[in-house]
Amino acid sequence: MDPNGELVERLRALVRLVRRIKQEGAGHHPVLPAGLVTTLTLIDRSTGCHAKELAAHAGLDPSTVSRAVGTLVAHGLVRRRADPADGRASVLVVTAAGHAVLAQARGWYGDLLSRALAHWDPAEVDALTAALGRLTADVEATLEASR
Amino acid sequence: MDPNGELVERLRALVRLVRRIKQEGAGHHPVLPAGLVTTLTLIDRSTGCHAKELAAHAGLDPSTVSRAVGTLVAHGLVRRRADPADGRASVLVVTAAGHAVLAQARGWYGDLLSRALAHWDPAEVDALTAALGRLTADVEATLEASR
DNA sequence: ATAGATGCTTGTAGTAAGCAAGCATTCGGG
DNA sequence: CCCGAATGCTTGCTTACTACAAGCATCTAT
Repeated sequence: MDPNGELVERLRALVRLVRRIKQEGAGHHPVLPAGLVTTLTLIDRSTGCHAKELAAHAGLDPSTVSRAVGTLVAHGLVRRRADPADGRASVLVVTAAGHAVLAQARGWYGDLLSRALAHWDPAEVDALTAALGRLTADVEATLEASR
Repeated sequence: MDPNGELVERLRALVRLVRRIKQEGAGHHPVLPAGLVTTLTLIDRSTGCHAKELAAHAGLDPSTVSRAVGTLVAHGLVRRRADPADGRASVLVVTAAGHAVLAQARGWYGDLLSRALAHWDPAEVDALTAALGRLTADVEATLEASR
């Protein structure tokens, strides 16, 4: 049988789990529609970025990003500043409130993970992190190549 | 800084990637609304199961499972048989057509993964698979405990 | 025999996502 | 310099997936 079938099954289980975590977490920091934390994190990570870059990096449609950013702006977590070099584009910056929400979310997810990994050897965590990075990179490359 | 932050970031990237794969794959086997492959796999894995068990195993609401199964039945991929021991419940069985779709989907995802992991040491794949299993199990347990 | 529990379905609603179309701005020839 | 094409973003519409609440049919225990 397919030797990778097991891995696929684990990945499926992981996706299910992530969905449940997201749902559970939504109750604990109800400030934010939950799914936007990812977008907010991306904006924070590359400060002063354009929506276009967000879409490219996340693999999302520009329209989806546009709406997500709009919601974040409406919540006061992100500010749109006019790009002096291009009148069509906006530069996105996380506000203080946005950083607070980010810290809160990071805390919640971090706590959960810390407790879950309490009896893991740090080296094992690192190994898993590295392997996941390699996996996504390789799959991404394969996906690109086969298109 | 949080030592697990890196892992969280990798998991986020993985989830994004999975979404893209699902989207890409939807074009290649357009027979099935894509998201139902997971449910179909679960039914196949525990042949002759009740919807209740599916919901419990997937961590989904019974109503969600009910609709998913309904769609699968409408597509002729699953058959509902009356449970002789309980008139309220139905026993779910994957049909021949369902098995065909499953094989097709497994082939597509399997191919992608095989190509991506082409230059991985099988032991590394096994290690990743094991680590992922452990991770989901531990996080799941933590989630249960903290509720 | 009846009251409560259980298994499933249906009604309703919210989030996330894509495609197509449109608007405003910028850029590249003539 | 000006006009057509490209670009960055937004909006309208649709689809998928999910949960919660309510309801119906059946089972179980007293």
